[in-house]
Amino acid sequence: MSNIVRTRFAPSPTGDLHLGGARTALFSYLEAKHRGGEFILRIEDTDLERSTPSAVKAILDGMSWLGLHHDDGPYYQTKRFARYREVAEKLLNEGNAYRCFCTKDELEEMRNAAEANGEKPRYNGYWRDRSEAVPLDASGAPIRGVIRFKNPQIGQVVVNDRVRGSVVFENAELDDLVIWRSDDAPTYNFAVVVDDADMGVTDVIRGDDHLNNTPRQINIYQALGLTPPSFAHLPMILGPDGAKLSKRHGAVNVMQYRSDGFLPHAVLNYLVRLGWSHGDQEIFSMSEMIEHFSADRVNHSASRFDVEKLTWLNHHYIKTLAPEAIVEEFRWHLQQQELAEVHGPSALDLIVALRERCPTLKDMAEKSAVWFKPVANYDAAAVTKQINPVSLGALKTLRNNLANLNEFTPANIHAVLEKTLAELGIGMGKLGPVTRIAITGTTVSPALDQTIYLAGQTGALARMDALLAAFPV
RNA sequence: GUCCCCAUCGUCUAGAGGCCUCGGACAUCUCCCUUUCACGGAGACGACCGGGGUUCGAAUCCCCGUGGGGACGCCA
Repeated sequence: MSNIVRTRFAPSPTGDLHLGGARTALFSYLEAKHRGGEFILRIEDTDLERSTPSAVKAILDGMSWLGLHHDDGPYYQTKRFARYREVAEKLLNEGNAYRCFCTKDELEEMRNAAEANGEKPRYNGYWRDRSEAVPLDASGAPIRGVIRFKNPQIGQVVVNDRVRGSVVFENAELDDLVIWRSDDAPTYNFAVVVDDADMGVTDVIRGDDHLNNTPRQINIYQALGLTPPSFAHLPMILGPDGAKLSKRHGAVNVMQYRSDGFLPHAVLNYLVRLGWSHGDQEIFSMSEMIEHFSADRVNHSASRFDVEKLTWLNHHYIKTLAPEAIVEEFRWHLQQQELAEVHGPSALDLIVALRERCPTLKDMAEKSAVWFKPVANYDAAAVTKQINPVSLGALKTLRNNLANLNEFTPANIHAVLEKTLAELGIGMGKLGPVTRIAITGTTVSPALDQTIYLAGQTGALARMDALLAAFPV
């Protein structure tokens, strides 16, 4: 195996790809890219009961939407059972593992006993050095049993973590974990070691919740005569209330953020600043992230998810990215709103007109709707305040001047607006509101020339005529 | 309960013993800009969890406490 840096993202397809997982994936990806290495995707589906194809798809879709493309994989653990079995047998043959036939009830008793003793609930090693006959079940058949790893009972395991520093665990605190289940499948802590070793993973970057598993895994590496990879355990992302991120906090699936109108750029940028920083810099392009990122600079403490800042970043990207760069994503949102471009302004024109006031693409698509269908009704308060003979007269003049316009562009419309005002000797306050009401039904809309432009020439004239007809002088 | 981790503005963070009467960003508030709504600009508010050490000097190092989180599964 080459000595190139290899990191991996190894989600379990038992649920959605949520923000915490997405950040773990991002950090692994960045670490690999920063060091010119490779990023592997591995689906940890050894739990046949809970893994689902739809969850696999959700992970793949999420990764692809975020642009976190893998260089190798995706590997599926369910396809590697033969290999795990081989390694388990090796452990067994070399005396580093043993069969255990304890029942659930016996295990339960052991845990209770340990707990009553002021210790951590755990297996007491009953079958560790026993050569009794295999117990039989009710029908007289031998019990299937499990295989347990013979964890060292004395000494310490030191995890040299790239973000935590050195963390010491007493082997006496660890019990003999199950590596092979009675349903003939490997367990996580075992499969992960075999995989990371087989796949040449040099740097394991994962959530904090795995720190306690690490000493067990290191012991397995050692029993196998392998050198453990380097580890970096990331602090967790908590909900706004400081509790573990969950469905209660709204979206769990990263694709939900897409539906909510966020750009992958914003999600990535938001995530990279959770637990990591580069001086005072807030805005990072993907290449800047890759250039500056290092797992060594990751924070120690958990952070809370704050949708306000994500929204700010999202708006930043909507405003500053070239409209062409986000138009495809925006078209998706127009479709979600059932707005067909053939029946209204172009997606590009909408972005240009609306980007300043729409922090999300969803918001933008919703606000776009008024240009796709005729004004259904006029805002009552706006009508009372702004519709009068003077404003109606001004609107009529504008309507006629607009009708004579050859090239219907925002700049030309702007000129017509100026001209109309000069012609009538009035201020914008007399013409703006009534025109907005005619085009959109309310007095709140983008810059007037843009508002008119989006309606198109015939559309704009029709809307003005409709208002004029609705309020005859 | 046991083990492990963590602790700077409401939130994300800068800070690697003197450069810190803690800097930036989001949010909030004020003012300016302005044909609406926004954008933008200027400013304000706002934090080193507590207690002991170490040191000439601590947000930074050590200990204790407190608080929060995680792990203790034939889940991953």
